[in-house]
Amino acid sequence: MPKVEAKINPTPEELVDILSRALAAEAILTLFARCRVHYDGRAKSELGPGDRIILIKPDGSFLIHQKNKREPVNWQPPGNMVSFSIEDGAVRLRSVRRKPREVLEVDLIETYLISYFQAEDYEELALTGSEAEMADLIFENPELIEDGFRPLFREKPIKHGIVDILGRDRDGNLAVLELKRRRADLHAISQLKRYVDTLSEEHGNVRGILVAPSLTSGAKKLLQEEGLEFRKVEPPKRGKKKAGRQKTLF
Amino acid sequence: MPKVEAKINPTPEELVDILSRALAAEAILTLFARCRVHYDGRAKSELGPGDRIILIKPDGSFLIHQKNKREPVNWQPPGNMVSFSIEDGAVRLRSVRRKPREVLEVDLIETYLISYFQAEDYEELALTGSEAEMADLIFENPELIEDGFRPLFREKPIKHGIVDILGRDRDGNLAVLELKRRRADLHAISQLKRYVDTLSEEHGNVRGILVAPSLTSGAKKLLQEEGLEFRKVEPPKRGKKKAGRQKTLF
DNA sequence: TGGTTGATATCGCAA
DNA sequence: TTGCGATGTCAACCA
Repeated sequence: MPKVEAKINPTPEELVDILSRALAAEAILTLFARCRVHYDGRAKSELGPGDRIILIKPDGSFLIHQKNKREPVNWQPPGNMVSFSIEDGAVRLRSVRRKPREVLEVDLIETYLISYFQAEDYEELALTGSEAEMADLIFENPELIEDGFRPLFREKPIKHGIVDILGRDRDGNLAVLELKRRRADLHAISQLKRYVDTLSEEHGNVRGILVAPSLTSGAKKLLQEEGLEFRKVEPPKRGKKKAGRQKTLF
Repeated sequence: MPKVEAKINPTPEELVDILSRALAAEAILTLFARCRVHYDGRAKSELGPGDRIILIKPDGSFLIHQKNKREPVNWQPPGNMVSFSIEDGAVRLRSVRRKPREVLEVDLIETYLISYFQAEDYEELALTGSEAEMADLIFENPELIEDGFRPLFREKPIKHGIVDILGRDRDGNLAVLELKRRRADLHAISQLKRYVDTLSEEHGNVRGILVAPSLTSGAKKLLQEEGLEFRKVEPPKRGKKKAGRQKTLF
């Protein structure tokens, strides 16, 4: 079976043939088609006739993309059974998920292109600038929070939730840190307050410190009213040996 | 220009030709290719060589999909400038976003297929079972909350946030409703508590009522400790005139 | 443009 | 499996 196959304006027989082989092989299936879509599961939707791109991946992920937006208009997450049938001479694709029960059906009205791709890919994304790396940074440089701060626990489960960093300040007071890799909003303040409230029940004075590059206006107001604190920290972008790579390889 | 064009294993000249025409026309561009990906913006990432599917939409959305998962491994949201260049004889795709400044670069190592699709689509998704429809339901049937409940405001801005539904109970007490279309978690409780705390400052006794199909174990505990209440309500799936449609049209 | 929140969120991790 | 929280979240809506 070839790595790639593509057929423009396939006959029904060609469509079914390529469809069958692509699903049997662990290939990514791509269709350009005019279609209708029905979804019923956590919610329910209908999408009338129009041209879309349909992607079906080997893990069962099912994506239907319109010509705009980053997000698929309809989809199914990984782990689904994909099948097809012929209804009144037209092909219907069907993806069924168990738990929660969700059914996605695509009626192909006209298929402009069917193709598949047996993709080989052993690389994983290496990403830097995450909240986890902010935590690394603070454990390595606790003075970024304040002089004398000692981080003690990370991802520490407490009664109501899981605290990012739990430590003590120079006076021995408990301090809860909530880290945000981007501008912090009201939600972040409520989350931090929940941790402070929870820990205050058992321990006396507990400080709550939001660590983020910035705050929304509303978050700043609420933070001040709640007696919480803010430390400005940017998520670090760690070196990825990027410098020199082009020169080395080429 | 045809609605669909596809070329398997294009020569560099064919690749550039089709690429240029697809970008100039308002077509969706699809590539099957072995490639490297570099991203720098809100975060930063590197992805080594492997086979992926690349989608570039007319609105500038840029998706790079690996063979698994619903989510693209790298992407650019709508509203970007897409361009390409030749670097050491190989094509490099480039998508740049202003504010926040983000750059996505794809080095094509081997292109197995290039295709485009001039999709015509005038239909929008009709979805039911949303939180907004839960709110409709409660305004129509306030007794679902309790006898004598009177909803007064919807999406009502208060000092710290926006309340889903604000109303009064049979005794005239203020009651804040927070709606969740799915199982409610700790975040939902913190959000509701923020609203209750805020309103309690100015008004006396304020009830907080979480309206959702269910609660996580932790959410239930916290809800009880905070003196908040719970009403079990499922998001309604409204009729979509689905019954009879097929018979009517065909 | 910034603020706020919903989402069929998805995803990863831990108990 | 459930719970919990991050995400380059995205997208809608409003002031």
